[in-house]
Parts: sequence; structure tokens; C-alpha cells
Amino acid sequence: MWDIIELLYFAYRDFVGDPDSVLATFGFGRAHHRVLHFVARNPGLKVAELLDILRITKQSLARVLKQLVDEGFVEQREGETDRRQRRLFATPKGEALALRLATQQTRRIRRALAELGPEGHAQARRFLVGMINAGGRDEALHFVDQTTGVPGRR
Amino acid sequence: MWDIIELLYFAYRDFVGDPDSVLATFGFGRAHHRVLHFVARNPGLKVAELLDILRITKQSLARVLKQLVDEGFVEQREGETDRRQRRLFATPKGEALALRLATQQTRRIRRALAELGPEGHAQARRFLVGMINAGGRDEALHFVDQTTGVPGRR
DNA sequence: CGAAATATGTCAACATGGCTGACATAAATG
DNA sequence: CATTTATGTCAGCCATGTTGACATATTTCG
Repeated sequence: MWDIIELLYFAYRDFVGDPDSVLATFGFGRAHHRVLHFVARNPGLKVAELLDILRITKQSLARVLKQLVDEGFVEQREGETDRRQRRLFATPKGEALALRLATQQTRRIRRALAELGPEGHAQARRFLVGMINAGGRDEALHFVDQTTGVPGRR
Repeated sequence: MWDIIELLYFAYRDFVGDPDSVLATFGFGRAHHRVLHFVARNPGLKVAELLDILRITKQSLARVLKQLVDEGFVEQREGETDRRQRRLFATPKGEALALRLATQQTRRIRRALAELGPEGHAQARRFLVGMINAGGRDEALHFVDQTTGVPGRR
């Protein structure tokens, strides 16, 4: 198992490092990336849901979210049924960036899966799902699968 | 691929979260964990090698390493052939902690792999190796495999 | 041998992105 | 109308990353 522990470390390190240079040109960091990614993937996401995905505090989120909104990557709209809510949407500009960031990571994943044969994707997926806390697994999968707005086909 | 991006995020989040509570009781953070882990796995590691594994600066390393040394989890010994070197070793106390931290993560991994069938370990391993930068892959595998001192059997 | 390269340590200052606690506002709900 | 809910915000702290400059001991090389 020790090999998996270390490989997970190395793999994740390189994986999240992909977007760094692009992010830097916008003055953004990894925190911005995570927010933008999940907003782009889940149009109309509520702030509370985003907090729950990221498991950070309101204040930590506010810092990066404000920048994304101010610079026109994310847009907030009043909830249709509940006007207290600020539903979050990626703007076209935001979606373009999210797509660009994801593209590099996708390339890396595709390359890795290519070495695994036809069942690779399903296998990798099952492994990763199994690594998630049993409790939060359904919730995580909800965000992973039940996506109505993949960036690029809004 | 989007599902893998997100699952990797969730899986890694939970995976690295396992040791947090134990670390907190020692006043340590994740940075200490990483250092202790690689030292325990590679007895006699040179500082330069550790810097290369972690990809952090000398100053960042110094901060956490000093604490680990001061509190008796890691020990520095002069290199036998090159006396400029400070080879790093986990003390018995350090190895015990490393083992304890790894045990939780190992349990999680074992559980995830159990759902994959007999080839699970090899498959997960190949996937993760494929995710590592092609350039640094050999070097990473060097540390993953060529381990002379698994904590617990020193 | 003496100069240069190497391995490591250290100081000061700064950035990012977590955190807590307290408090504010508007809207929904009972 | 009182309470709860969704969100925002202020102030400050902490962990861990960064840069740049410089110090020390030791090895290596011309």
C-alpha cells in the first residue's frame, strides 16, 4: 500500500500543477481554479452547496469568489424561487477559462488511462470513488455525475 | 474525463484528511507528515533529495524539519563519505508515528482496492504512475520502490 | 595549496489560502 | 411578528508556500 500512498502524492502534485502557469497569468491561484471549476460544472450552484463541496469556510470562499466575480468570470443571480440565494454561474469568459484549465488535466488523464486498456476509465473511477469517505460518497457523485452544464456546451 | 478530475479531488481530499486529527495532537500539520513519511521510507535521505521529492524550498523544509528534529522524530547524521551532508533518519518514535499515520491511509486504500478485484492494485498503480509527469516518473518510482527501510521493519 | 563548487543552514520579508468569532442584512417561514 | 435561513463582511490569526541574500563547512579541481 505504501506505493499507492506515494504515487497518489506524486500524481496529485503533478495533476494540480498543470494549470498553475495559466492561472498565474490571470493572477489566480488553485483556490480560484477549484471554485471556477465547480461553478462551471454546476450552473446555478448555491453558495452553500459550493461551501459543502470545498469544505472551506464562507470567508475563505468569499475572498476568491469576489475576485472571480469582479473580474467577470463568475456571475451571481438571485434565486428564482428564493431571493436570498445567489446562484452562481460561469460567464462565457469563465467557461472558456475553466475549459482551458481542464483541457490540460484531461490530456494527462487520457494519457494515463490509455495505458490501462479498455476498462481503464471504469477501473480508475471505481478506485477513486472507493477512496472517498463512505459517508460523502453519494453527495460527491451527485456533483460528479448529475451535471447539467459541462463547460463548452452551455 | 471530468469525472476523474473531480473524483481525484474528492479522493485526495479525504485521503490526506485521514491523518489530520492524529497530527493535530502532536501540533503537526500536513507538511510535517510529508517530511516524516519520506524520511521514514528512505532512511539516510539527503536533504537535497528530500527537497527534490517535495518540490519546496529549503526554507519551507527547514521550518518543519527543525520541529521534527527538535521533538525527536527525525535525526540528522553526518554523511559517512561526505561530511557536509546531513543524512536524515526517523527515530523509533518517528517511525512509530509514520506507521500510525500510514495505517489509516492504508486502510482506506485497501478498502478501495478490494472493490476492484485481484488486479486492482496493479491497475491503480499503473493509473497513478501514468498521471505523473513523464519526466519525473523514473525518479518518483525510485523513491517508491527502492525502499530499504519500510517503517516498522527497520 | 588555494580557488571554486557543493551541501546545508539561516535571516527577513512577503503571499496564499486556510481558520475563528462576531456581527449585519434580507428574505422566507411558521 | 418572531425566528430561521442564506449570504456577506470585518478583523485578525495560522500554516505553509515564496524570494533573495548571506554564512559555514567541506569537497573537488586546476
